[in-house]
Order: sequence, then C-alpha cells, then structure tokens
Amino acid sequence: MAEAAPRRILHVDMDAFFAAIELRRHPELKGKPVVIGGSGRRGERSVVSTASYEARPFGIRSGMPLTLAHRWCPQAVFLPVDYATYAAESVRIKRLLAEFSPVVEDAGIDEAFLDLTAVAGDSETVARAIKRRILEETGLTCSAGIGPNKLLAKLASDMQKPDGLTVLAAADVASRVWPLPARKLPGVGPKTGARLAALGVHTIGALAHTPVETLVAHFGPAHGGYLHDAAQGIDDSPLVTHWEPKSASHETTFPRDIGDAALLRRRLGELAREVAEGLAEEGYVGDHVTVKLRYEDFDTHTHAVALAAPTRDAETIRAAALECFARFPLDRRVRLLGVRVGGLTRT
DNA sequence: TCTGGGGTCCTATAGCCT
DNA sequence: TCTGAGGCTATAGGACCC
Repeated sequence: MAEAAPRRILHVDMDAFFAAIELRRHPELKGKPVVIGGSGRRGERSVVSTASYEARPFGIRSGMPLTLAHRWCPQAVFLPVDYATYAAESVRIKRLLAEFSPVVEDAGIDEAFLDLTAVAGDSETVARAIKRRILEETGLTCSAGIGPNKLLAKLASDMQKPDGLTVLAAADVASRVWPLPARKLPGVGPKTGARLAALGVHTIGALAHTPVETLVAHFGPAHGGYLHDAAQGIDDSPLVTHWEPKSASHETTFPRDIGDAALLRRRLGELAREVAEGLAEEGYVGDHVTVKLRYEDFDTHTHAVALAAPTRDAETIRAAALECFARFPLDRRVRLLGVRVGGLTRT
C-alpha cells in the first residue's frame, strides 16, 4: 500500500503587526524606532506589545516593561495599543486567507495556519500569491513557512523575517532545525528552557538525542512526550478551525498597589460587571467564578467557587467573587485583581 | 529592569467513594 | 468492620502563547 502523501501546511505570521499598522497610519514615523504598549495612561505599569524592527537593535522586545524600554531607547516613539483597529485588520486578513484554503486555523491576532494539502498548485506558489495579496490589500508584509505539519511550518516562518518565505521538509530537520536553540521550539518558554539548559540541553538537536524517559521524568508524560516528538519534527496535531471559549475574564493591574479592602471590593464588583457584559454580548453562561489576586511582591493566588446554576448575571458573579475575595489574607498591598468565569456554555 | 491582559492546557493534591 | 488501593472530581498553581 502506498504511503499517504504528506500534508502541506502553511504558517502565516504578520511582521511586527501592531507596529506595522501604526506605521501605515503615521508614515512620518517610518525608519524610526516605534514601541507599542500599554494604554497611554500616565504612570501605568505595562509592557511592550510590539517593537518596530528599528527599535529591536536597542534590545527592545515584546513583554519588556515599558519603563525599561523608555530607559534603553528614549528616542523611540511610544504609542498606546489600539486593539480594536488591529483586531479589525486581523479579521480582514483572515478573510483573505480563507479564499486560499477552506481549512484555516486562527492562531492569534497576527498568525494563521492553512492546510494546502488539497489545494491545487505548488505550495510556494500559493504562499507567494498570499503574501502578494495581503500586501496589496493591506500594505502589510508577513513571513510564511511551509512544512509537513504545523510545528515545522511555524519554525519555518520564523527563519526569515520580515517578509520571508521558507520551506522546511521532514528531511531538513537534522540540518536546519537541530542547530536552533531549544527555546525556539513552541512550548519551550523561559522555565523549560532553563531546566533543559541545566540538563546540558541547549539546542533542539540535543533535545532530540535526549531519551524520552529522561524528558518524561523531568517534565511529565504530556510535556516530556511532546518535547521528544517536537525535537524530531514530529507533529500530528490537526488544524483547529473552530473552537468555543472555555472561560472569560477581566483583570487589572493598579497604577499603585492598594491596601484598602473596601476599594478592592469595589474594583472587584466592576470587574465582575465587565465579565458579565462580555458574556451577555457573546451569549454564554458560566458555572464557576475564580478570583485572582497578585500581591505587591508579585505573589499570585486564586480562589474559585462553583455556582448553583450557570449564569451571566452580574450580581451573582459579583457575590461569588466577593466570597472568593474574603478567603485572601490582606496582609500585603494588592497589585492586581482579576475575575474569571469558567465552564462556559452557549445559550 | 521590574514585570499587561486574555486565554489554554497540564499537574499535583486533597477529599470522597467504592 | 476495618483498612487500603485506586479512581474520580474539584481546586490551585504553573507554564506557555499571542
């Protein structure tokens, strides 16, 4: 019996998406370092969402505190995040992508996977057509990666940025993937990266040569097994073309830490109402409420309570949140409060 | 340097049941 | 009847991603 033909997966990743949109509407900023982050309110504690390519040589990276970005690159132009505009642009781009394949996975605001297996024509030609189409319609560039699965397609799209197109076959894994740092593998974040380094594993190749038993012993069956397969370029996961949300939440970091319990309870009520409004807009009810609290020293805890019946009622959610809140010792000031409703079902 | 907000999934643990 | 092993469920924490 003949082997099944390999899948042909394309990963599309917009280049410095938020910054590129801001540069499109402020062309006078082209060539300057631009940093997008926060809401633009004075004194807020936030992080960099996206830095333009001109800002990156200064060491500016996503997730870095804005205060630090200011210090390292004071000459940069700092702009607040305009999420509504970026989301609308994302919808436009996803619609374009859907014209090229019926199987599209939305992988976040600025990326997507397309299954080209059943699409006529050579993958590279299709990818080039998609890149051209996006540029014509939006004025934005993206980087594309082609591979036999989502993992290799995503690694490929990251290899040439911006405006790149990279093809990675299963046979290329040893020569082109194994030399990469282990941190490049999706699922290897700061913690796992450090733990791998402590085991002497610094590259994906070294990970590929680590016995699966060792990985399972250190990282558990799910993550250990995943790391072992991923390092060999193995990934059978299907594209997910539709999913339902499992929870909805609102959280806020205060400009200054708060010690006043009455004030905290008031803010909790506001968060509960915001979550309830979101549920009403989207048509969901939930069956449990979780409160998240971060103390001034960044120590973070949660408490949850199950509801008698699924609801989206703001007052019910607020009461449940207050019940959770009462279980936290207020022995330190509070930096962040959050309310989450989980166990969502559509109504 | 001083660490957002919105999510997902996995794991450890405790309590309950058989 | 007592004890224990194992399974199930709920909760809390942790890691990761965009």
